Amino acid sequence: MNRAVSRPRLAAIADDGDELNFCSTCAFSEACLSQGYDKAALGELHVLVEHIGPFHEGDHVFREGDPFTAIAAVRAGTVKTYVLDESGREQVLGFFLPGEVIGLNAIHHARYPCNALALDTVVLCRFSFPKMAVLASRMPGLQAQLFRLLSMDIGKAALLAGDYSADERMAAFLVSLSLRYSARGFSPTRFRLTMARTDMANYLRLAAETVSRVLRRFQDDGLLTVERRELEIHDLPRLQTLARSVLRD
Amino acid sequence: MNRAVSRPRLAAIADDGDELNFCSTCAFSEACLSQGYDKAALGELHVLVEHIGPFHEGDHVFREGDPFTAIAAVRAGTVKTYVLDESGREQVLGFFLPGEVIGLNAIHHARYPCNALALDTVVLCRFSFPKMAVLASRMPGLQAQLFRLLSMDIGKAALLAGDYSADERMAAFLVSLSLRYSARGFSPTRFRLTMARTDMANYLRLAAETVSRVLRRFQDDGLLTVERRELEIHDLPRLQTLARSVLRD
DNA sequence: TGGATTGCTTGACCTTGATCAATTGCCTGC
DNA sequence: GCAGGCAATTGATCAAGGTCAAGCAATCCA
Repeated sequence: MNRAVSRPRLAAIADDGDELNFCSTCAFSEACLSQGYDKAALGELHVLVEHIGPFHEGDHVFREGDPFTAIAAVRAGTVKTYVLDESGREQVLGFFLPGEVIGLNAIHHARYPCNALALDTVVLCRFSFPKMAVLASRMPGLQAQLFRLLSMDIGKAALLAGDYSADERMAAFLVSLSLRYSARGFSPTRFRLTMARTDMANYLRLAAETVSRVLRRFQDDGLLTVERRELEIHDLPRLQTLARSVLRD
Repeated sequence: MNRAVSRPRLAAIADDGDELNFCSTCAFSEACLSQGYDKAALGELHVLVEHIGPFHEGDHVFREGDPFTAIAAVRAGTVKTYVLDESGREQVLGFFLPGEVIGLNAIHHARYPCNALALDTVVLCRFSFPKMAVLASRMPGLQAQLFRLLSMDIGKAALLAGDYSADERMAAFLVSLSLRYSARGFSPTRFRLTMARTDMANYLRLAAETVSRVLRRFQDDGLLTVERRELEIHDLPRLQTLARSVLRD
């Protein structure tokens, strides 16, 4: 599964052996390119990029309280962010798929406010944030992209804050995954759920049992087929209808 | 109530008749000052500030879909942001008190993703965002402050996303108001609830009836006294204990 | 001044999803 | 192959909070 059905937009540049060896999935490279290809600036941006990993399933990318120095874009794999409440129960804050950026919420306190865990084999692009900020001063496109990225995340968090039903939450989660995979060139209807049921439950603020029941009902209704972690969506439009009030666009 | 018990940090500068006539409650002025007082830059920042209002109770500051041009800091009053779901029910996204900044979540789409309504008499400082971005390129302190502000808001939204009990939500809300008023020099234990019960309920994802019941129970337990919209907190520590798992710091 | 409106409170009942408990199925290592 | 362990499923029960309905209190305005 998760086979690319069409090329990610920038893959060609990296694959052609571009000497900058630019990370094809990074939002930042898109930002720069969309502003006109400034070779000097791209070169500088390249200097502050570090490809790190692979992390293996269960490895921590960072932990709550670690000093913040860099943001990172996921190149491959899935990263789960979470915090533990005082009684030790896990609260999942988000799942980050290839092309998505982790660590933006750490800028404020200069420390990571949550833990980040690799759910499978993960490769990252690490960007020194201080250096990036300096560079952003000279590259309006980069600065604007950073502002946009941050702004985008403000709304994202509010997504699952509403008081939605278990069905709506579940549908919204699946549609969101579908959209995100699709945007990166993967199949929108057939992908692997890289997280455990309990992770989905913690993220959606449901009990694991409820997740199980909702998925079963969706399957019985012909919306999808789910077998262990392999998911196939049969009726995306109906799923989107269910998710509409949560996703709002 | 809401009497200032100590001077906001920067009030002196404005009140002393500083020729810049700088908005004393704006986070940005703090940013600049904390970086060393660069008079030229402050002058430029001043140019792009516009004091607007007063808005009266029920006036809209902006509406969902309006083109985004500026962010704004609240100088006086309370602003409520909200969206309407397809069935016309209101979802309250946040309340903004003096010193807080509205519009940061509009950067991404270049349109306001929500409505903003004055709950009482509101005065704002408006900052042209494009001009501000240009200025930020030359003022590292301003750029950093913008990044911090945006980053801060990412976490804030996640606050009420957890699956907390009605008591925890209510306590967290009141403690948050207390902290925010206190940070601006108002009493932390005695203030006016500027929003209706239904607004609090919509914000906390509770029914208005539940808000009413919880407040009554808190009062019966000696935590606070609430009479119409006047609130007095009697046992802030115990309220903070209740709120601990929600606020986490 | 009095009636209407709006916002808030209180009580009775019901629904959703959590909890508890038992079972199944998959995967790993011996 | 079999034992052990973990994740997922399923069923039975329970409780938190929502919904509905009624009453009350303050404000508005003729």
